[in-house]
Amino acid sequence: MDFKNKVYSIIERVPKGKVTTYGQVARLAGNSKAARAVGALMKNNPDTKRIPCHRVVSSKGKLTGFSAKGGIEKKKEMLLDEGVNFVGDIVDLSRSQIIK
DNA sequence: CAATTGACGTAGT
DNA sequence: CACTACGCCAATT
Repeated sequence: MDFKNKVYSIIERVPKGKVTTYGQVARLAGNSKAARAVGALMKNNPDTKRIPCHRVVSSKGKLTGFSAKGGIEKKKEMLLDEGVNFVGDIVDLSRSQIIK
């Protein structure tokens, strides 16, 4: 299984109302230092319908990237709509992150 | 094929 | 808390 496929598989499993971090995904995929690559993979996102890339945030809970229309703003809206707990523009990881 | 770029993370100042 | 410096990986040029 390629690294990228692992990453996609992991993100597919992220439940609604919960989020994960690039670093966490990288770690689960096998490379704890590939957080940056995870972001690159999101940009390549082969299937936005299947892969909820908006549920992936930085280790601090900060929303970064998101090339789709609306950018960060839109991403935040979507997460709020799913029930993710926010603190300003930052996600409250202690409550919404899958792996605590 | 080498160099650049960037949706990252950690540690130090 | 902000800013910098370094390391890492994959995609793009």
